Amino acid sequence: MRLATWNVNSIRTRVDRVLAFLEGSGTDVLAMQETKCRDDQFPALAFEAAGYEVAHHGLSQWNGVAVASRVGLEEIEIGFPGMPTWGEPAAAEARAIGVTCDGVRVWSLYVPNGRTLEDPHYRYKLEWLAALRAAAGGWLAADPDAEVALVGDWNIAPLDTDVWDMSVFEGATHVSEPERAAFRALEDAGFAEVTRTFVPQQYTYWDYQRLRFPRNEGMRIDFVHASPELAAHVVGAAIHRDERKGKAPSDHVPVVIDIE
DNA sequence: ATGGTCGACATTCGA
Repeated sequence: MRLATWNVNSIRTRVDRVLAFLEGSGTDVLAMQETKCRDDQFPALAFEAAGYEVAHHGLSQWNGVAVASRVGLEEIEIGFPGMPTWGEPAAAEARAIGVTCDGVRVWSLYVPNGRTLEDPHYRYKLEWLAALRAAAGGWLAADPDAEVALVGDWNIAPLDTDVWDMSVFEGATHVSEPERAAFRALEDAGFAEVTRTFVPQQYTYWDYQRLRFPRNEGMRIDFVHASPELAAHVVGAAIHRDERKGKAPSDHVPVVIDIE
């Protein structure tokens, strides 16, 4: 099975590019983030015409997560147990959807941005990650042999080499130690990030602003965490940098793993 | 010299 994750930054703007990627890359299961639409606005018919079932969760123009699959799609779950809320009145955001595709439990995740270290959104981000770790640890405790993939836009650059210039990120989110610790804590829960061994150095995101892509000033913030049983069957990974090129690209590119 | 964006929606916010 070929599994990919991609922050598409509006599915309505990007649907043609996403379908072209699915066709060209041989991807069986695609987790998407930042669809930026409600369920009734999602272009489901276009995916179905291409042979993919889709589960989408979107509440407004913000966030929105989905999974498209041509190898089955079952047990749709909106949000994970204990997922923190945001806003006034407090409400769950559309940042997590879980589905089972050919025996693999796939979670499409859009981790809160954090905005700044002083912003309440930053604390929300850390709480969100801690709750995810607790939930995911619980899934593995219940079934140590489960094949689980936690994929998406983590909004964390775990290593200094995951940004083009650390001096630009002094006092910024995405690189702070608490965020990196929260990312590593998934390992304590039994998960392993499985793309870096196959792709040691490659960004997954380049800001639209300030010619970041032409200058290759990017960030690696999109990752795949795999449970032990799944990690044992991952035989390859790729980051499709070329998807940042051409007409109307997303600011993120697809991250792909191959499961044997 | 030094800034250069994009998307949804409403004329601003989020990234």
